[in-house]
Amino acid sequence: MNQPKRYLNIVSEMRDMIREQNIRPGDRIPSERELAEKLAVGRSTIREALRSLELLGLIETRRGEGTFLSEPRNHRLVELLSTFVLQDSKSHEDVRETMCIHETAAIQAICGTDAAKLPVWDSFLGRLEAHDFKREDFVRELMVLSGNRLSLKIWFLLKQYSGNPYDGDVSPEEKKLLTNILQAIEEQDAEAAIRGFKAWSSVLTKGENKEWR
Amino acid sequence: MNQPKRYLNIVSEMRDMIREQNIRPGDRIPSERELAEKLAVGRSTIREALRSLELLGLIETRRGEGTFLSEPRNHRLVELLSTFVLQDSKSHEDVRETMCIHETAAIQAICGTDAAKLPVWDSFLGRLEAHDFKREDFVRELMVLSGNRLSLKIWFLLKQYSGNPYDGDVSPEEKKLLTNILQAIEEQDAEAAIRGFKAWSSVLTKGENKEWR
DNA sequence: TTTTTGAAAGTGGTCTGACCACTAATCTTT
DNA sequence: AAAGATTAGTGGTCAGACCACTTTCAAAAA
Repeated sequence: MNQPKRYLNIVSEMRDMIREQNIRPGDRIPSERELAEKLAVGRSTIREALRSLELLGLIETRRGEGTFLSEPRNHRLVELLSTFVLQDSKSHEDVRETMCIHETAAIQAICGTDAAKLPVWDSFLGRLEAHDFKREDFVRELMVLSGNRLSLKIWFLLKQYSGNPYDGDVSPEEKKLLTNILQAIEEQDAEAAIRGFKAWSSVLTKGENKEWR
Repeated sequence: MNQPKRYLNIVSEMRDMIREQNIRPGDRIPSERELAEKLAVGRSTIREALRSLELLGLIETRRGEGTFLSEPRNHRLVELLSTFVLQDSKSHEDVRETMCIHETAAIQAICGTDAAKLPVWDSFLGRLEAHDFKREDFVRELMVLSGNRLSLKIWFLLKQYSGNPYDGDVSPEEKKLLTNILQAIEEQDAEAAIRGFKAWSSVLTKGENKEWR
């Protein structure tokens, strides 16, 4: 009978251990030798599990010191997979399209509520006037305002995975366009807002940003 | 000086090797012992690299046979993302809503193409008539037809976390409703299709499935 | 006493060699 | 020719040994 691989058990056992003992990012994890003894496996098996987690950026190892739980911002999943998976252009297209799905859904959600009347909305408008306002800030703000944190997280991860389509500053011409989108949202005209957003976004990606420079 | 870890070098060397030798998904990779000799490192180092890639789903190992390059559809991007994306923001409502985002986007996508004229569409209609057609089958079929595999994967994952809102068989009354949705899609009337879908889905979740039993 | 030094203990990084469990190809027997 | 047994090759795991490095702390020097 083909047995399940031990190192995979170790991976999940370690996840449980981290949760049960409430180990926080930055904290130290028991040493490889300790883990091997405690879990009754060889050290090399422990290492196979640890190296897997390390490649994902979930843990950090410092020779001579020990192994530590990583800060979530250091998780490397996205970067890693992009180096292996991104060669397939179809996948890349899927990523871009899925991002767009979340973005338009966010706009739809905002239009469906009275979010445009909340104080955060005013602060949004104010920040748009700042001279160093980035394109990414605009979209992220929309995602946050949608109120769906899961959607926001997925979007954020996809963004890194897609090579940052919203890189760069907002030019004065663009600012007018964005203001129109916000106005449409304020009037709860989802259709117009989405139309405007898609126009802006398609110019960014297909036009290689030339129009705005 | 703290030297870079060898197993990381191995990871990238293997990526290069795969590209240069044009190894395709399903093909066999040199054995661990061969790689160890060729790259002049210990077998355990090779294994640390291989186990990392295996956790990502980039390779597959079969004891007694060898190590093989995985099909891209087996990559574990989404699964791994979920293990720590869903941890803190796993509000059930967000999950359900995000699922819905992907579902409506799928319908929208199908309506935008001529998918309803493809042979797969007929097979879809045929399967709907089967007596053991599950609700989940209906939605999954839509997700597949959208053509966005990433979106499909995300949806599939969310489904597991959401307590399977589409559990159960399709009742005869339901079948009429679903047929209407499909007809709207066939006529490329996205708005009507989505309206119909949301009506069906909201009855399922809020009505606790009572109406259909 | 305070500071410096350095030896020891502990940790991750790597290699080697040895089994085991399993598969597939080969050889042997029927 | 077919069925069974052998064997070579593969991944899975373990134990033990070094190495390079960091921290600690006690001994030596100031």
